[in-house]
Amino acid sequence: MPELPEVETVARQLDPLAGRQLIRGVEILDPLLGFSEEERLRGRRISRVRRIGKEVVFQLEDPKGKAAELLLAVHLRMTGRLIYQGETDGSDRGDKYLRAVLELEQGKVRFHDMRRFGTMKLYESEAEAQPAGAEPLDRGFNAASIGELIRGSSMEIKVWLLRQDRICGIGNIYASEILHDCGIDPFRPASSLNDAELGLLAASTKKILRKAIKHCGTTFSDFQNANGEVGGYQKYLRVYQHSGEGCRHCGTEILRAVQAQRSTFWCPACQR
DNA sequence: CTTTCAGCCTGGGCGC
DNA sequence: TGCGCCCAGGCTGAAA
Repeated sequence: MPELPEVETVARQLDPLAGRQLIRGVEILDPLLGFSEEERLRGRRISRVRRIGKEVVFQLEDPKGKAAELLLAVHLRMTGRLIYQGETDGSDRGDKYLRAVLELEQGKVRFHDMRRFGTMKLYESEAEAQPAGAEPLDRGFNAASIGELIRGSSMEIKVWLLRQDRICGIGNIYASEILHDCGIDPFRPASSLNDAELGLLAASTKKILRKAIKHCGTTFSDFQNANGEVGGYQKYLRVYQHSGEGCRHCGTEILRAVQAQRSTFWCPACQR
């Protein structure tokens, strides 16, 4: 489920629920997680929950206020969910996709992940948690900065948008949606975009991601937020999974193709 | 450096 | 019912 808007949604909903709570214990149910630092988490208080790149990060205070801050980062990959469960809710028995549980004072956070691609790890500092790629919702993200990141890349622009080491947070749904919004052909070499197009691309990136956050992300089958509810952005998708339908702008048939082993959806008339 | 591609894992959906 | 494909909001690492 996880692109930037979905991860942001989970973090925003988890923060008031789990924030300020003490971690009583951590249970790892799936050895494939490869996480064995439960003891370092026990007794720490969650100061806040937020998104960094595509990760949900629990910032943890030191119990005595002396040692350095610690950050627990969960990457949901394709099917991960973090769901807050209040004290009175049901048990975990019978949930075969439950991978880990954070036991808190008042309830628990369940890490549920059918395909088991998700990861859980610790960062020792704020700096270490920072992703390599630029944060697209930062004020400084604009035509000039995206142009600088792109410079010289002959990759197709849609494939380039998925590079987390350049821009973090955009995934396969929003890459197609962003390019449709700004009218840029997904097959164009990234370096072929002129300044005006870079400006449109930067603006559409912010616009689409912000709108998706406003609607709590996109749900097809897997995504659920921290309360086990679904997102609402799917009704605003213009091209993703709409191949064969008419473009909302011009009526031309939306096409699907494969780039870098991922589906791309676009309008061949609107996007040049 | 690039680009491609198999692989990680567990399904759902389709055609036969 | 079953089998064999293809598909899926991500990302890595090996190979060419």
